This record gives sequence, structure tokens and C-alpha cells, in this order.
Amino acid sequence: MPIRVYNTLTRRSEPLNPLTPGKIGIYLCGPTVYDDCHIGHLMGPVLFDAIARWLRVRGYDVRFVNNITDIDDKIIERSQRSGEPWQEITRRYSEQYFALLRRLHVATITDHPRCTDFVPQMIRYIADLLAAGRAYVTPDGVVYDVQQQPGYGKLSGRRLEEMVAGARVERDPHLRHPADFALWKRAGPGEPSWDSPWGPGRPGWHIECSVMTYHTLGPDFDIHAGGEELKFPHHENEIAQGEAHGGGYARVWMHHNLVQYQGSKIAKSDPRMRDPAFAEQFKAWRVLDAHGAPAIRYLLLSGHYRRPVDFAPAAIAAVRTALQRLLAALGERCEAPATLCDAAGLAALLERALPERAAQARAAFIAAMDDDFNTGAAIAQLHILSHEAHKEAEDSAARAAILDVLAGLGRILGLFQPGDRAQLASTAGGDERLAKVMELVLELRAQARARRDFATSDFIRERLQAAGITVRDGRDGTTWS
RNA sequence: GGCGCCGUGGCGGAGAGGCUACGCAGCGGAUUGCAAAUCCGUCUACCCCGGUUCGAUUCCGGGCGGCGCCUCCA
Repeated sequence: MPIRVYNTLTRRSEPLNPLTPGKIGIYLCGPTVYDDCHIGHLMGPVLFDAIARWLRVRGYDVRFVNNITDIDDKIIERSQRSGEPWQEITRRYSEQYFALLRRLHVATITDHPRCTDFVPQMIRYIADLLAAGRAYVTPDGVVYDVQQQPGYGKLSGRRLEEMVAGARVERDPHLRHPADFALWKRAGPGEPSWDSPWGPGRPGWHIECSVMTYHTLGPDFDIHAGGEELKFPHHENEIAQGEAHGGGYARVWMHHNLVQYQGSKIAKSDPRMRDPAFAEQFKAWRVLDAHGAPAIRYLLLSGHYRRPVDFAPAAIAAVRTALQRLLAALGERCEAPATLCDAAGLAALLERALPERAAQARAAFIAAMDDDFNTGAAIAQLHILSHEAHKEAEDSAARAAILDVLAGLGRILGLFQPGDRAQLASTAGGDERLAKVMELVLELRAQARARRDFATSDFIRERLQAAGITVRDGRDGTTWS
């Protein structure tokens, strides 16, 4: 059965048909590196890492491109405000982004092209569009002429006439149409710039992706991905540019929904964001420190990607507990070196003999992933496998087989990686000093238990409970939260 | 106003025209030095109104409610 994918362009799910048999190219719009990443920035990379892992397992050779936007108005603004060179800002935040991806076990991205490495290619591409009569020069730079584009708006379901009606009053008099957008922006005084036939300047926002896909995946490619909010205008304009440049531009468009907090999007315009403490809790590194990267990865994959994920303390707590139970069931199996699974790896998992209900869960996992990458339904099957394993005798072959399959399937989603157990057990609160103190206290308690001094052991546990810390003795040692 | 998405049990969250999703939390029991983990059992569901159907929470229409985009945005 072929993999089915929901295509935003056609608004239905369709069988995945790669341009080149056996190969899949994915382009995921990456971050503009001008500030700390927040939780929302993690959704795309984690989701498409899971998807790329699944495609690998299904026998595809996956090239996964995730760009870094390292020149843009906000970067310049930030640099001018702080006096820090813009290259320093982009270096710092792109490194932060990469570090976050490592912590989240995002391991399938093959290319991280940077905008500023493709400026000459962008200039050539813009020149091509001008030569084709699809763009024009204004005093501010070069602009794309949307009225020359048949079918403009097809991705987001917009029509140019309606957009004129809804256009802002203060329209740029140099534009032929309010929806026309910048391909090249002439530099203002003191702004970073590159030489071009249209004067020193920098590329517009949309052109970078069209050019980087062109130079990494080719003029047409399989999957273009990004967050919902990029459908318009960004992706619409990419299509316009790509098609104007000649030929098709991306077969399948995939859009993931957004991370929300208590029912609404986490946005800078949210009034609650004025409270620095409120805003701080969404910073990605802080979230990972506080809850553990494994729990966040699990959370982001726990529903379907076309629905929003709610990032709420109660949701994270529930997810942590659930994940901890799976990790406890797996024990040392999680600590085996993590290699990316391939088709042979999946075949090996399928060959393992399992009791009926476990075998059904394994099949359901595969069906769920094949059906538009339903990671939420797939994860549900992991719990069934864990449940079935616990029903088998402690040292039975059946139990071992189920747990092996559970570990293997989970790892395809990037879960159950080495160090996850320790990280999850020790990250509660994200307080280094507290973690050290707890380590000491639990060591003393373990000594008491070893000499069957349960009075002391219970005293410690009860007093910690009174302080809001729950202690649990598991097969793999004691954890707290 | 335009485009799109969604309304499932205490909470989170899959799903299908009739068959236990799953997770967290709760309750009863087993086990355990006590807890935890684990096992067995168990209570709360499908926004409202029409229509199609033998049968709809699942399909269609309308209503109400929520969210996103239309400006930078993961």
C-alpha cells in the first residue's frame, strides 16, 4: 500500500509519487535567525524528522533541506539597535537552532543552506525573471509582477481581484499591483548589501527559498513543507517565482498546524507576552531544560500534524508520565546506539514473531504512518505494545520480542534514544542545583533501604512529598518529579 | 469582509456509517515492607437543528461556538 499524503494544493490526500523512483526531496522552511527559538520553531523540524525517518524506512532515499534565513529586515533592525554585527547575531542564533535540533534527536536533515551563500544565484534568478517579463524595476529594487502569473493564489485559495478590494490604503505607488512583492531590496544607508545590476541591496524574503530549492533539489521537487502561517504570502509567492522561472514548483505542499497555548497561537502580539516571565516559558532551550527534550518531542508528535498542539503545563505533565512508562518498560533497550532505521531494519521488525494483539498493534502503527504520517495514532500503538509486553512473563521470549519491536518502532519516530531516560528523570524543574541535591538525598535514602531501614527511607519520601516532590522506586532506580 | 481549519468522555487526543483508540487523572481489587511500577476490573463521549440511511458521533445542509491566515511570524 502506498504512502498517502495530504496535499494543501489539492486539498486532499493522495498517494505519494516521487519524481524519481526511490528518492524523495523535502524542503522545510527554516528559521530567521534573529532571536531565541521558541517552542513553535521546533514543530517543523521534529515532525519532518519523523516523516523523513519513516520515508527512509519505507525504502526512500531522502534528501531533506532546511534553510537558514540569515539576512532579513529583522536581523538588520536588531543589529542596528544593539550595535552587534549582524553576522554575529545570525551565527549565534543559528548555532542555538542546531543545538536544539541535536537535543531533539533531529537527525535526518541533509542540507542547511544559508541565504547569504546563495546571493549570486538569487541575482541570476531575478535577472531571469526580469528577462522573462515577470518582474520590473522600481526605485526601491526589483518587484515581482503578480498579474503576469496565471493562477496566482491557488495554494491559499485567494483571487487577485479580492485582494485588491481588501488592500491597505497606503499602497506603494511604485507597485503595479498591491500584491506585487520585493525580489530585491535596495540597501539603505549603513545596511548590509551585495552588489547587483540594480544597485547594492539584499534579496527579498520569498526569493531565497525558490533559489535554494532550485540549487539543492532542482526546479521541481517532491515535498515543500512549512507551518500553516506560511501558506500566504510566502509559499504562494514561492510558487509564483518558481513557475515563472520555468516549470513546476513542488508537487506536494505540506503544512503543519501551530503550537498553541491555552487555545490560541503563541504570538508576539499576544498581550500576555508583555509579561517577560510569560514569554520566557516559551523559549525553546528553557522548555527543553524544564521538561526534557524527549518529552517535548513526544508532545509534538502526540497528535496529528494538521491539528494544533496545545502546549500547556498539564499537557506536558501527562505526556512526561506516559513517556516515562514506555521508557521504564524498555529499560536498557533505549541505551543501545541510535542508528537511523532503514527498509531492512523495518523488515527485521516485521519478521519478529509476536502474540496476536501485539502483531496487530505493529500493523496498526505502520498503517497509521502510511496514512499521512499519523504519529498520534502510531504512538497509541506503542502503548498497546508496552501493555502487551507487561502481560507476558518476565523472562519470556514473547516479552523480549514485543519490547524489541516497541523499541524499534519508537525509534523510527526518534523516540527512545540513548540518554532519554536519564534526561527525563532528572530534568524536572530544570534546576541544576536542585538536581544535585536530589541526587544526594536519594543516594542517602538508597543506603537506608539497602540496610532495610524503612523508617528513614519513608521519612525522606514523606518529607519530600510534603515539599511537592514525588519519589518513585522503579526497576531501574529511583526517580523523582 | 475573504480564504481555511476545528468542535469527541474530568483533561489531552485518534478514528470510523453499525465493532474497547490511546494517554493523563479517578474509583474498586491483586501484588508490594510502605509507596511507585505492573496486572485485573470500572465510571464519565461524540456542540445544536434538520436531511440521507435499516442504522450517523462518523455523510449532506443550516445554526452556534472556537482557532488560524489575509501585515512580520514556525
